Amino acid sequence: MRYWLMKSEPADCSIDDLSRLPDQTVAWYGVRNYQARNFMRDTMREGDEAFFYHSSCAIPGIAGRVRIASPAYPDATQFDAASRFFDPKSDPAQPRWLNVDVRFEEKFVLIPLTELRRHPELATLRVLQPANRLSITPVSPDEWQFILKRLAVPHNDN
DNA sequence: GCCAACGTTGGC
DNA sequence: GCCAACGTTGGC
Repeated sequence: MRYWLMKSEPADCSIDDLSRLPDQTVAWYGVRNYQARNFMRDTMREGDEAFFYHSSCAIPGIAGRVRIASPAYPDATQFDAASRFFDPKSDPAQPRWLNVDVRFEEKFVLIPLTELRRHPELATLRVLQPANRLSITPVSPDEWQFILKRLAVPHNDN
């Protein structure tokens, strides 16, 4: 069992958007970075857990918890000419880009990036390192437990 | 909107 | 295979 942090722009898909979807599950499409793709392909497993991180927004931070709900499979948007994620160089016989499905587990009271930075226990958290742009990063078991037990507060609205 | 960091592309 | 140019990310 591994732990991850996955970034999403809430304008595209927020934790609330995810929780309102049928089956509360979404394909994590649009990853166009080889390192992030390789994490999905090689290291992620169905059943792994991930923090759902809101990026490029007014208050970036961890907004909830999700579970990996499928193995990696070809990202359909790479073959969709109408999609902003269309990749004309990807060969359908050998798809370049993959995605996993992600299922909603829990919404938190937002844990802002500035709050995460305050804790020495999280000094090595990947998303806090300077200029980290990877949309999928591993979280160590210690970091996971610290965030979940010390910082996360369930946010129960409808 | 700025800008630093960094990944990707493509000419050579 | 080098490396400059360019595009993207994402916090501020």
